[in-house]
Amino acid sequence: MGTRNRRKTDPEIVFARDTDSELSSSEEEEEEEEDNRPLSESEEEDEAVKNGGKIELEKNKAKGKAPITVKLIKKVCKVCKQPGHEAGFKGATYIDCPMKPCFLCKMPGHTTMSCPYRVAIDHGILPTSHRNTKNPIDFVFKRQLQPRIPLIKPKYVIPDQVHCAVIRYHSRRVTCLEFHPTKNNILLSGDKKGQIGVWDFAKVYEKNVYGNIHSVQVNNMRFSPTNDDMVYSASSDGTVCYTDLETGISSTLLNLNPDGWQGRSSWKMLYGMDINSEKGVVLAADNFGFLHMIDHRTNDNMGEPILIHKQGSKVVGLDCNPVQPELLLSCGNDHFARIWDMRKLQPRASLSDLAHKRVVNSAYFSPSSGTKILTTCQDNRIRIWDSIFGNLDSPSREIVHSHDFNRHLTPFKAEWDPKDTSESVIVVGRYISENYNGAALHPIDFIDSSNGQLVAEVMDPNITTITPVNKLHPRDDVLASGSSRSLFIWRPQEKTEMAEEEKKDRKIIICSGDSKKKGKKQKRCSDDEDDDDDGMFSSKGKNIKVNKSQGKTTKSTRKTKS
DNA sequence: AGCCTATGGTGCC
DNA sequence: TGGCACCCCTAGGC
Repeated sequence: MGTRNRRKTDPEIVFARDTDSELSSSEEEEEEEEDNRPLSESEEEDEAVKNGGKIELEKNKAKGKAPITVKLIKKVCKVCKQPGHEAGFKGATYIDCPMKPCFLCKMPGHTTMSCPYRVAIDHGILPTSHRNTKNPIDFVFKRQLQPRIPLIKPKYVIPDQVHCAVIRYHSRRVTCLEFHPTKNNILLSGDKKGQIGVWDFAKVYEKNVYGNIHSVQVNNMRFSPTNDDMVYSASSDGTVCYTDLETGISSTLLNLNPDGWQGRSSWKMLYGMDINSEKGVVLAADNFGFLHMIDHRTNDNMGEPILIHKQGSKVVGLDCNPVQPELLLSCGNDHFARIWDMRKLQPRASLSDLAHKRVVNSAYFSPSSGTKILTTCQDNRIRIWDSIFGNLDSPSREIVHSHDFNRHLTPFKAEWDPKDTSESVIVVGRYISENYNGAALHPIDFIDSSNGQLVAEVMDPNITTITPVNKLHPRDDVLASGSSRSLFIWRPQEKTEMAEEEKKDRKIIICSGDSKKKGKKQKRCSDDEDDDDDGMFSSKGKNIKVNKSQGKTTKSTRKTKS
């Protein structure tokens, strides 16, 4: 049976919006109608205003209003304020200001549209030459250079279809995600408000949000290596907490602000965190450049903090090497990622300093061998060092990729796939939008880090927000995403189509739980089709994935008028 | 529909 | 070194 036919019989994924948002289903219908009817009067006027501005006067006259200003609206670029051109969205396509450097590669002289690093051209359709062009010679060549690459590359399946989701799971944007080390269907999520969510995405409606652990954003979470139910979390409130997920009971292991708020300049925040289970140490780094250590067995603070980055700069990432327990990788706002020997942790004693052009959002050792390094930098480049034993002066590769810093977004972090033994596939959200059949969507990119090729771009017409937080499951073909306040679980489409049971699961309707709203407590929507559908929208052409099929876009999606 | 805002990093002085 | 203006694709609330 072909995909097309199967689609019809597929159960629909239905998302439930916050019931407080008064977008009724009737509004949806109106939206649909709009596509087919001719431009309304007001739309025509809008168009006219855009195209010249003369109509402004008539419009006001016609409505009997006194014209307030009678002047031509001069077209001015909203970015550079210069006349002669315009920047911004034209439908679902963003037109760059030609006066600014390229938004993607940051080089002057061209715009994003004509950027040589732009993989997706011609409205998002990838040139075939850029996709899956693995030939045997390529492999032979690589194997000579990199003996660690397995002989046969495992067939890679992309989790490209939304399997389930909780819209507005958190009350603020998601900042970090973590899969449970043993329970396959448990996803941990932290948010900007300091809340930690525990979600069983197999029983979709089973979620728990702990709001009393941290007072501001959670930056990192790690499960205890010795007790699956216990979680360490580092937060901008300057604490590391140790929480029992069953009971929600939490204890503070480290508090960098024991005297409370003394002003912005002295308030300490904890960002990077990791656990060295070999050494029994919880490592956490603050926004002043210091590393703090907690004895994992006694949960006691271990001595004085150590300056590991430029004094006064934020250390956003820590990563312990999976193979060599002595190795620690850190990165931060001083534009460096640094490799450390755990036995010799002292200021300026790093084994290596990996220079970047801007702030380094994340730095990770490769998950199996621990010999590669992957970093995400705010200069819109993903960098890969193929071997920590080789020359580390410059990265082995730089991949230009749109993941700009924006103060309103959780910083993007490219992550390894822990299941990929060849240590090549990475996942990272994309900032820049693409016009996918009239909808401006921000895909999640799967990139082959060994050659920079885009393996897949994954998106769903219902996800109109940027998805900076992504985590691949350590054992299953599952991707978890945090986009704004919502969580998504993706699975491979081929797999979902095979299993009848899974199909049934997929039907589950997911509801939001906006903790701020009273009287609209999280409701569990049943699998029944005839359930109260107030404020819901269904996702008809749900999966666009690589070869962009049609997709009905939702109301909020930026659309092109045709 | 459109205005407002939270508030990080940078570069310039 | 510190203060400050500036910043291109936000998201959600009012």
